[in-house]
Amino acid sequence: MTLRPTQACDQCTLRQLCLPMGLPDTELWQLDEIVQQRRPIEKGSTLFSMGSPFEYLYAVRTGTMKTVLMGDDGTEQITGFALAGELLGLDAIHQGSHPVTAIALESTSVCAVPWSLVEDLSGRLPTFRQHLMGVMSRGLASEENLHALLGQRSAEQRLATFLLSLSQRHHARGLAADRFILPMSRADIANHLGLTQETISRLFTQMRRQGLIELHTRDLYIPDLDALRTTAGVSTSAASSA
Amino acid sequence: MTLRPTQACDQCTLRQLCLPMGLPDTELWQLDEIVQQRRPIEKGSTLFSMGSPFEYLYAVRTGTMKTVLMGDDGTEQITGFALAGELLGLDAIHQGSHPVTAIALESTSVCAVPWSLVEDLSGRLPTFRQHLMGVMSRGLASEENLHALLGQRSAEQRLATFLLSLSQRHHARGLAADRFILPMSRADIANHLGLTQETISRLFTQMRRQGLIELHTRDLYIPDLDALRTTAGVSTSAASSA
DNA sequence: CGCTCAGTTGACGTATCTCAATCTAAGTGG
DNA sequence: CCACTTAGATTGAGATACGTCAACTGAGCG
Repeated sequence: MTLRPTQACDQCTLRQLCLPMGLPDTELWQLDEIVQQRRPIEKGSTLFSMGSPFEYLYAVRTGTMKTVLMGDDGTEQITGFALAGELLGLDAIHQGSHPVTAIALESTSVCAVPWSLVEDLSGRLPTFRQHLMGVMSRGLASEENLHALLGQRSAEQRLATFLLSLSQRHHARGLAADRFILPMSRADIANHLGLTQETISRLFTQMRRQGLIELHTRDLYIPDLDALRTTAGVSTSAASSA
Repeated sequence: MTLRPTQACDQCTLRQLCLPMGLPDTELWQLDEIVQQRRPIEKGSTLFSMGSPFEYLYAVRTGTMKTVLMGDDGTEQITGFALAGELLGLDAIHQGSHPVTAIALESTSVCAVPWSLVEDLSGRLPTFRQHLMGVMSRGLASEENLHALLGQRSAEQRLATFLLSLSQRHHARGLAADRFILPMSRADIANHLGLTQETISRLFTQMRRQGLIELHTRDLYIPDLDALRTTAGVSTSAASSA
């Protein structure tokens, strides 16, 4: 047993995906020193709320979060899902407060990085800065893909694309691309894709009948990824998180 | 007549909106020295194409551009419109090539800033870096709003919100909020909002009959902005560009 | 073992799309 | 300066994908 906290960045399996990507070992300790390991956020509870001041960037360690934009009229839009290794809060830099609420879909642990530290490291370490800007740039490109998905695609194509996006992101984490658990409800998927719960449910049974997927509750298996890609409309580059 | 090019950043009316915002005068010349003023891009021609290498960040000086994401199957999605002072190319940093094609809606002039210069200035000037990250962050937040617009709102609400967004952006440039020219076609508006040309046309005549707008060809007048906000669904913070 | 909430399925309604026919504005060449 | 052309815009009639409302079912949990 070592005295080093098991959550240390240099031990983290997500290091290649997460904020410290590209940081030299000699600088990594600066993150380790200051990054706060919060106790897990319970399913359904919020990490930060829309309108709250922006102080930390968060990296998901384990679990899954959703980000929700609440409308004045009570409508809610799920703008994205954050898997392990993905960052939350980059959309808050501009106005200094979070434009969305972050809610845990399951028990989820995060690393909290003070924004002031990120700014400091950005000024001193070009590699770190480039990585950070790359992440933001990728976020912009992803949302453009999502825009095209919502604007041009049928319900079936949206759902297939969404499943492929999850598959791809799991694969990027070294997990199986064809078998994983959906951490979110049908209603969450529907909301995110601009559809209704009922439509998602109908599509799932239709896809089951076509042999495109096997799905028990939230346990998903995709026997033929290429077949799913075909129904998605050949969009290989699926949209990712926000 | 001065020998200084009239396009110099320190003379530019967009300085407070554009990339050099917050740059000290003592540093401004570094942009001026290197920024290329391109000859105007004619209506309908492209500034850069999807897939082309990312070398420059572009700032719109005059005119309007649209950014289009082309699908493998021939579908096109207009992801945003860039007005004077807005930046193009931030979504290309990550993958090193442009994910969208930029097309001029009218004769448009841009400033081309080498990305290497931007990176250099980002490393040396904290204020500049903060501004740049702020712009990207705002882009992320804007696209989240757009997501909610496409996912939750009716055709009428989408169009009203879109007009208010244009109005607001004109106002931010010191122009009239209630009277401006639509630089894009009905088909472009429709595509951007996930609707059809016919629906937009029908909504325009409906809004005309309700007295919400006056519109001759592309000449728009909004007699009562608050009324339009009401039909938009009280979303004061309208979505902006991409 | 029954409560509760997520998920499924059905019947029906409708906002928006599709197809197609004008109509209008802005050029363009004679 | 006026026919002619052409692309954009408007309008109508009919089709449909998806939503709404509502009942039912199954899974997890105390």
